[in-house]
Amino acid sequence: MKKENISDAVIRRLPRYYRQLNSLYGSGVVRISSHSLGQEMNITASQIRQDFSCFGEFGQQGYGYNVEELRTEIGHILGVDKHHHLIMIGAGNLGHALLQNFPFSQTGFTVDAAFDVSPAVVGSVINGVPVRSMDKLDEFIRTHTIDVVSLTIPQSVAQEVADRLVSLGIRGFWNFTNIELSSADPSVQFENIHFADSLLTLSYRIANR
Amino acid sequence: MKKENISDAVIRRLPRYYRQLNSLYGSGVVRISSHSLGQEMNITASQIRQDFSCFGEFGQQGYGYNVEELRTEIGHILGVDKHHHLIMIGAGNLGHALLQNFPFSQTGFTVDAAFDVSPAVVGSVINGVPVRSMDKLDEFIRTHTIDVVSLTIPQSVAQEVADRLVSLGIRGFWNFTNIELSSADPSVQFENIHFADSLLTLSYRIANR
DNA sequence: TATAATTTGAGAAATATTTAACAAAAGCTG
DNA sequence: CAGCTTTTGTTAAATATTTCTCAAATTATA
Repeated sequence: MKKENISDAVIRRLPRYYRQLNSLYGSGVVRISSHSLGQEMNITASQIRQDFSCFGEFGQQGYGYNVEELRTEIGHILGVDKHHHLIMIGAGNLGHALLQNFPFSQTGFTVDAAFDVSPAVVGSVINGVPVRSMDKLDEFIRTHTIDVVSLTIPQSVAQEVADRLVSLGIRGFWNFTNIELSSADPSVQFENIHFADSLLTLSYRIANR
Repeated sequence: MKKENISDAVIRRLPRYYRQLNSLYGSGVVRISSHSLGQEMNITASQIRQDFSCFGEFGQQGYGYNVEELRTEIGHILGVDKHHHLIMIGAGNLGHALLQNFPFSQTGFTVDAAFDVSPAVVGSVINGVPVRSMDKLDEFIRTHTIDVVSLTIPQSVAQEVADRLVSLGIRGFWNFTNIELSSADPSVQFENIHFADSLLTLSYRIANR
């Protein structure tokens, strides 16, 4: 039964399903049952069926799921086919690493530009993406449709830069700074990658396993 | 009441408490109640008290929590005072970025070495950390006590390298490759940073907010 | 084609997590 | 210092999430 409100737990599992289905599709697997998918992913078949049923009926009794079709459906749910546009704020080490290694296009994103304050990088082109001065940010956003901004900048300026971007109309933030950003506008979405939090949970687990 | 089994949900919140308490401590705040901490962090006071009570009784009725003491306690729970040793496998863009920017020491970690296959980086020193050849990995691990290995290497070799490390006795993995690693040994801990999964959940949310 | 085996989607049951409520202890006020 | 306020830790209630169960649909088999 298609649901109205999807829980965060379900949404966080979708990308993993998508990865697994891509892999199966790449291996030429045509159909799969929730049972065998569950075995491969080490989760219960029940959970898989429950998760998928939030979005529709993608399977067939006695057959299972068509891998290509399911992959397309989940990709569609995640918006991989939406052709989102992203700009990167901060072209330091981490921004550089993302531009060089991250498969933006496979994830449905185009990186239109990077911005930085350092004259050392402004004017350079990293993996096809031009690095511009932060002075040109406002004008760029006004003249382009940008869905998401990635923040790979120092913590100290993160909230201030985020506020500036929100006021320019940005509603999606991919935040790599280790602080909680916030906005009065509830339509603004923050997705955080907190490296330190992640390492600390590992630190806890190796001490308490 | 001190608990035996702590849920993952609780553990994942601990680093954020730790961050907030560090910030409060840095600002000279001496005491705080679960209510005001909750307001600052946008979570309920009930949840905070419930979370802390898994590990002991750190507060005082009518007073609240002493910031410095609570910070120390949570740091201790997370193992920040354990002086963990880490080696980095893969000294490419991302590994480089981590070595340059990530506050390992504040998190209780020392990076003893980085390893890479590329002769272009082997022999160099990044932010005080020497980059060695992967050929020297086995010997290094046998002669040093290593708690955690970070994996910033191509997906294609990740599981194979992880297997090799597990057989050498490594039990903690900070995994930056976008695949699920696994080990037959349940004492091996994998902590994943899946960039693509993270961006895809953001992609979903900006389309469905 | 008849029968057995497979498999989904949905509702029910079981777990887990979060929030509310409150007695007990401590601080604050005049 | 007496009474009022604050605040914790814990138990109970409310929500949320996961797992179980099974009828119904489909496929596979003989």
